[in-house]
Amino acid sequence: MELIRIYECLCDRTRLRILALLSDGPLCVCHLQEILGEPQVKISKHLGYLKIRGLVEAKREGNWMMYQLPAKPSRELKANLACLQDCASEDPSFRRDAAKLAKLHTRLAKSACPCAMRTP
Amino acid sequence: MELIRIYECLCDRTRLRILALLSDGPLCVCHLQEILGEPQVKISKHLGYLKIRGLVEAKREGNWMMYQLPAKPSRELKANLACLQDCASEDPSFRRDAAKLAKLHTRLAKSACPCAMRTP
DNA sequence: TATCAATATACCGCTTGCGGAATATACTTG
DNA sequence: CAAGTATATTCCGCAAGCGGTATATTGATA
Repeated sequence: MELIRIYECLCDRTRLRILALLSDGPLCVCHLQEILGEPQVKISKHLGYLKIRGLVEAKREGNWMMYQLPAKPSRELKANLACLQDCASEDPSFRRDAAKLAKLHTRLAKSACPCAMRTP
Repeated sequence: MELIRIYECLCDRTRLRILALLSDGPLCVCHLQEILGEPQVKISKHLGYLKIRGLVEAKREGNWMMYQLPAKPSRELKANLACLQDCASEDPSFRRDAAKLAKLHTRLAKSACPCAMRTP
């Protein structure tokens, strides 16, 4: 039952925040770190957890690792991510993260990090 | 963040099965036990877990404890239960449980258990 | 090649969750 | 009140998750 795997990923606050941010587009670890205000090791470990369970995909771009939601999510995953987005859009703490992300993007044009080159 | 509490409840197989069954109407412990084929203590403990976190409500009826989904679920809970139902309807193992429940109901007319008196 | 930046991994201690066995509780019925 | 039925709780051992510190890896660059 793949559903369980999905819910296991969703029952940690940091992972929820990561997934909510990624639904807006790919991000590198250091920007997740900056937005979430959490130590690098914590972010990295949660990303590893998500990756093993297929909730995110990673590809290296030079020094940076870019993380994104799966290109071809299963039906269950798609449904649950949509549900999460729906819930997150009403929640102040998720909205704060989203606002930080938006600010980051306006500032990112000058950066060398591939996050800057995304198409929002 | 109440969302976490919800997902904590959803990341166990037995609890998922219970919730999926309850979305079809209230049930007593012994019938959950019968349908799921799990020992009483296991069912009861998971129901306790769900109850503490507000995913189910319980009321006693004579010897039986009737469990049901919350009468007034939060927005988040409603969304996630709907999502679960959607996923469960496609999953063979959940459908087996649902089939057992249906059979149980046709048989239940003679029983004294209040499950028999539900309005499906 | 030495160094640096970005990220991942190993290890540790702590907490939580899970299943099972045994026991307790609550209600019903004789 | 005694016995039975349905359910809950306690205790135990084990596995998994989490956060932090320290360290390793990988690729870029001087």
